[in-house]
Amino acid sequence: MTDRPAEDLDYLSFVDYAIGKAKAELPDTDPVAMRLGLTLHRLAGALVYDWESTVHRPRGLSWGGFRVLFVLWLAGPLESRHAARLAGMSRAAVSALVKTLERDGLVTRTQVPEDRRAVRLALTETGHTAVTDAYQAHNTREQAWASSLTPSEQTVLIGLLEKLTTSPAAAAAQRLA
Amino acid sequence: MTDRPAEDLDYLSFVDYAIGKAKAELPDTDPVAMRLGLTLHRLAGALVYDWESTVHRPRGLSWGGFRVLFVLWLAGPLESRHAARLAGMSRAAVSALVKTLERDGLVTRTQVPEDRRAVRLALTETGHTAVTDAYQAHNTREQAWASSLTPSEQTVLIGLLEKLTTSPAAAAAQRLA
DNA sequence: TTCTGATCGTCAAAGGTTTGACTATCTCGC
DNA sequence: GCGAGATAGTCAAACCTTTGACGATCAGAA
Repeated sequence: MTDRPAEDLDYLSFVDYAIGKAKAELPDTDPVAMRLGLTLHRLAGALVYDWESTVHRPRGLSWGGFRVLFVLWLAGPLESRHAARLAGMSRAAVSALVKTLERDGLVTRTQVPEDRRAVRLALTETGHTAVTDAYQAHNTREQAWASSLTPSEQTVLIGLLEKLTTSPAAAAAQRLA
Repeated sequence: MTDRPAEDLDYLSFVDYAIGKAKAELPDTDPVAMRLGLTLHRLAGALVYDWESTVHRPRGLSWGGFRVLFVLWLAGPLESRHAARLAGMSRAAVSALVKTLERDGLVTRTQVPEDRRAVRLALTETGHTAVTDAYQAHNTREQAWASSLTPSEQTVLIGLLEKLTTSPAAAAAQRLA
């Protein structure tokens, strides 16, 4: 074998090449787990890149900013810490993002009477319009991706992803706990 | 219905709640595509967070730094632009990360004789040791996640992810093209 | 009541990533 | 040859995110 096709690899064919090479270097490597990790990570990266570049940036929203608007839209007015938990980011990140969102008139911050440490975040009318418009386009992109699978394939895929999400490994990875 | 359980949601139950709410607000929403997008994104985030916090940060590597070492390990010495393409990041990101990796003695940069614009990146002995050690632990975590699924479930999941990865939607999202 | 420990939001610091600009270099058609 | 356009790597700017620290506030036990 020629042993030097490495230069011509693209991101796709790299997965196959990498698995073979890793197995040779580290015989204990689990190739199936490796393929699962690589493929899942690569696909998610492509999804976020697609969403952000085609939907959110053109509307003046960062990916993080959209996520905050999204949880406020669907889970009603929320205290900052709850928004952070639902959006999967740190409290500090929410604090920073809301500064911009408030300046742009998309979100309001009001004190919570029962707890003077807490701040209640809510969408403004403008914010509501912005997030519904953005999510409509976002969901259109999600449909474009999902349409590559048959309905039953979609069901199976969701089931397997949710099984991983609720697995012991996921529980051990207490994200931003 | 009480209509106000939103405060008590966690990142998991939020998906169900969000889909119901979105369908009510935007009837055109495709709930299956929405669930697929949310679940996939959430799972990938948990995976990366797990890898980075348990494997790479403790070894003094950033997630980006590991990805560069990883492609250099498996695809041999590479010119910078090839490393960027395989690692799924911009040339500028590779340039910045290599600055640190070179300082730490993990990577060398040498001029390419045939093209004086290009730089060839290669692992040092120390870098090789570092990446094999890190990937061994990384793959152990991948196995922990994958072990929640049966072998046939793993095969099905990989097949569906690869089908999405090679779909027309993926081709349209020319990541960092 | 008061004190101790926990929690809330924010800030500063550090680091990572992208885009766009820039210089140096290469390639290809004339 | 040579000149126009493409390409490689780097830099600066902007932005996002995390961690750790902080002051303010709350909750519960003594």
